[in-house]
Amino acid sequence: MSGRQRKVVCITELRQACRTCSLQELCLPMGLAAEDIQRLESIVGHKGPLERGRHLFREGDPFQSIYAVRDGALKTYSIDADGREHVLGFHLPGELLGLDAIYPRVNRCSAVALSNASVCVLPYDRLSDLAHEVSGLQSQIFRLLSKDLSISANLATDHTAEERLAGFLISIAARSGAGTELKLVMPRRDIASYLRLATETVSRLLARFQQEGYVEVHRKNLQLLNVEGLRRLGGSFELTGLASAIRRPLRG
Amino acid sequence: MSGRQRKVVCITELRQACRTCSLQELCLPMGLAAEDIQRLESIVGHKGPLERGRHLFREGDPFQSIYAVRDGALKTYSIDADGREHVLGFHLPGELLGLDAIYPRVNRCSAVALSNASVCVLPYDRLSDLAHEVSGLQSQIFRLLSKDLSISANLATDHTAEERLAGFLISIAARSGAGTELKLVMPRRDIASYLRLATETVSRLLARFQQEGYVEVHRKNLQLLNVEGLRRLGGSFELTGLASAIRRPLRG
DNA sequence: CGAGTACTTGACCCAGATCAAGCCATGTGG
DNA sequence: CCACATGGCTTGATCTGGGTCAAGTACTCG
Repeated sequence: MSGRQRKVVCITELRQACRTCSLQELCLPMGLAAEDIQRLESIVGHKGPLERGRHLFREGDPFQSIYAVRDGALKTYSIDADGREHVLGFHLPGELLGLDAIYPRVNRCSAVALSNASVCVLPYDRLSDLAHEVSGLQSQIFRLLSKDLSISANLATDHTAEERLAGFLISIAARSGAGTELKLVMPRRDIASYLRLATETVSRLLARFQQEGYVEVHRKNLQLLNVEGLRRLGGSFELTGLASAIRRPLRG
Repeated sequence: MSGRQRKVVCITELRQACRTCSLQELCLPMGLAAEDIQRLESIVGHKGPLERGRHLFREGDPFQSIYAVRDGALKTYSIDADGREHVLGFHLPGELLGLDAIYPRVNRCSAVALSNASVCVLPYDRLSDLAHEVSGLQSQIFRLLSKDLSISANLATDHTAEERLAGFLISIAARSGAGTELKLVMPRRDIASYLRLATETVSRLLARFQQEGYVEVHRKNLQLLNVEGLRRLGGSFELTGLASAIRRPLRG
């Protein structure tokens, strides 16, 4: 609503956001030539600041744009027939939202800010047109869609609560790129919903992980003390979509 | 290996396969002009017959092509660190396989024929090039990736065994497009793995569904007696990726 | 027709859900 | 600056859906 016109720097800042995280190759403008980035800049809009609790879009909205997080964090969720909320994903700086709406042309989930956030707005039709002309962009969109597919498929497999939570912590650490010290912006309830656990289970497991020396938790502040150990606990439960990326040391 | 050259009719036959199912809009060549279909034909290969139990590709293979099922059925699966198999999906005529390998450029799963099958081979680089030129093709690939994303995200949400199985039956019926009478080509063990249930649970539930008049099962043959009821049991658990498609009567 | 494999059915068990207090940080008004 | 409300978080006690183990049964194919 408010600052929808500061276009020139949006993609550039987005790249900046990607650089701070260890998974740079997941960034939309990754690998594009300077002039192509310029063209991408020319079609994107900017939205923000979006304060905590505000919605970026809602389930049922007609699909027009996908979004890239520049700053802050958002979650996507849907409400099922019984009125229960299911958290579908957390979106940190550099990551995309709204890809699952391309097919049905209607948003299948809602997106809300977990902290004050700002996003790039990528009008789908224009992005799609541009992807025709800029080869690297098309490939990158294919790759990003494909990546989300891997994550989601893995999330769908059968794992214990311990594996889920350990994998989740590793994933958040890798994606936030802040080394071993990180802030859990999302409440326990949302983590639980995302991992399909009860809030109490998340709480108990965090307590156990702490007791066993894997982490130090205090409220939203979390310090990883034994990343290798957590990774072992996580087993085959991976949420980054790229085994190799997570295998290299954090703070890459 | 064997008949890899009969190109001319492959895509055309693929469309045929799509027509027999009620979800035509999911077909790759959907909506393309005749001349574009011709161009698509020119890059695709053909592979088959692939007999039951034979692999189309294996986890770890370098990624080169995606595939479209022309005839028969396949499943994709991966083996986790503990050697346990996880079924990731079933692929019926008209559907694509291998999309999740685009990002990592390595196949993250294996694909095996559940019955004698034949597939179209779509070399990714060439497909990607062609998608630049043919606007409808790029969009369709975006849409298909997006659809798989929705399915996978939904599969990842939290549902009871009853909901899962009911949703699965509805989905298979809609996709195989054979009305209410259908054949479960995959063994119970695979259905169970896909839905993250024990084989015994699938067996018990099918018995219960029969007892309660929803279906008539005999081994691999299944007859849906009360589709509306099953849909109600399935609740919000949907595996077609498009609510509206499944809501319209089968045998569309 | 015998061996192997897929499926079914029953008995028991457990990871994690649910229910129920209590706790602790932050905010708000007096 | 304190009382006290509010909502997120933790911890304990109990319950249960569906997993596991075990023992058949019935196709299928050589």
